[in-house]
Amino acid sequence: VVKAAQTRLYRAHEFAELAGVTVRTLHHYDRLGLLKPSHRSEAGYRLYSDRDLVRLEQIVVLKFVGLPLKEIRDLLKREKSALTEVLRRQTTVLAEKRKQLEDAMRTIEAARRAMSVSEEPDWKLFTQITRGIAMQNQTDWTGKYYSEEAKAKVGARKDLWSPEMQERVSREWDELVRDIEAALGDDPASAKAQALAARWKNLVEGFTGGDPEIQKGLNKMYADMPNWPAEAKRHNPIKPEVQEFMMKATSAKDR
Amino acid sequence: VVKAAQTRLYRAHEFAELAGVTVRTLHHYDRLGLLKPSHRSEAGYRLYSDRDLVRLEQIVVLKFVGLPLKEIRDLLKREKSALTEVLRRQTTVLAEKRKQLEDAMRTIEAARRAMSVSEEPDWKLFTQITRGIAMQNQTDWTGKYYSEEAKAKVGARKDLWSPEMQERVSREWDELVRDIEAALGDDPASAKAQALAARWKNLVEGFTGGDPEIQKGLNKMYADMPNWPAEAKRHNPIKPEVQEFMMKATSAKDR
DNA sequence: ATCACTTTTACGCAGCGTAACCGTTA
DNA sequence: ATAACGGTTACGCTGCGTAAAAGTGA
Repeated sequence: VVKAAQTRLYRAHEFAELAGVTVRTLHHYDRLGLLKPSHRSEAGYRLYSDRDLVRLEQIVVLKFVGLPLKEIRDLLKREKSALTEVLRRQTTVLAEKRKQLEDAMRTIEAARRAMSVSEEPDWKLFTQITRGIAMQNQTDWTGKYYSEEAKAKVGARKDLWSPEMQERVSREWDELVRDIEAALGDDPASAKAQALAARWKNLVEGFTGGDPEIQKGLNKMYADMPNWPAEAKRHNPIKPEVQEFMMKATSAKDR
Repeated sequence: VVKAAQTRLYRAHEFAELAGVTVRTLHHYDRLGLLKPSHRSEAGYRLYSDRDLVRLEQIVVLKFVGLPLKEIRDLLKREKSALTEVLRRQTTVLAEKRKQLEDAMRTIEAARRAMSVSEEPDWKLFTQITRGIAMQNQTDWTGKYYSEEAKAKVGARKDLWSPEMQERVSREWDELVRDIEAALGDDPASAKAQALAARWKNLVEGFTGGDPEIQKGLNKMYADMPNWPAEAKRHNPIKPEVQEFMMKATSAKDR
């Protein structure tokens, strides 16, 4: 049956097997106009040729690298290789997806480690980690506060931030805020307040990397706090009093 | 409006903002029975409480780590933490997805590098890479040829196989087969044939890792070639003559 | 007459986006 | 009375899986 004829025609089932797909898939591609059988029998049966097989293989590869069928169709229409360009774009798309996945994995990792140590009811701790995630998605709405230059820099730094770090930093902020709240009655110029201010400065620089462009954006952002999205407000643990106290402490040092 | 009351009720829009989701999402979760608003207004408006917010946040986190909504619902029903267990499973699920992604990325990489060097019409080369992918998916149907032990070993070795390696090995096989076909008329005992046999042995061992269990499975597989799936046959570049010639060459050496 | 294969039609799944149409009014 | 939200269908999208009903015959 497997003759080396040039123009052999295959029926759906056989053809599907050849390419390692299902008959249903062939139907689907037919309706999408992605791969139409080059012939039909009198009874209406789909008949595929070797040329069709070549095309189907191309489709399969492109699908494997994650391209949507519509795009594959368009790509195969424009004979000339837009291929190279599409492949490059696809690489970045895949990279983004991978980052998403890795963030999710590290989130789980952090949660599991936290849960194995603590005796918290699992949930509280796990939910706490939400915050880290929320801060991570901040890149959207915070955009308007940063200059183009600062945005690029923030983006670059973001890649260095593993969820573990985020979690640690988040915890340090929590602790610091608690300590500050306990010291709100103290003299902003006191040694204790100055120590707190130093920790504060430290954490801020952990984010800005000491870059003044980023710092400017951050200032603008906090000045506009009333207009933050509700979610961000809820997750921001820093109350106005705390912020004010830190400002006083900082200026007290400058005297 | 933002009073610090204990039992504040939120309407859909506001509540959605609080949690960073859309109103439509709330509707969706309601219909799924995933998150039902704890109250309704006279007019039928959904009214959410702070307790609902806690639950919604849990949902959001679990969704972030890739759990399907149905599973989240079940998980939240069984109060007691099946959480730990689910998280562990999810880790492996995510790892698999990541592997998929990376395979796709490396496939693209290989294709792009190949295309930048060669002057082939892009497509041919790219399609060629299909083969590597096909071989990669071989784990399914080849299963029946291997013993349980061998399967485990093959699985372990598979993780070490990057698409780059696959591509290289695939190319070496191609070259070897071409060389053998050109030498089919020679004496299997000749030095040339023996050199070819050595290259053959080398490549086979590259796959088996020298493990006799794997080798046995491989033998069984090739003995049953007539029953391979059509796709595998098409992608297997080794014609019977070639195989036979190699067998002769190998036994000639043993004399 | 049977078996194996083919066809078309159409609902299902995941997770919402996006109208469309209509009632409420924090 | 209008603007601005809220409600409830319900179709769209991705990529097929999975019957269902009915015709073919490589």
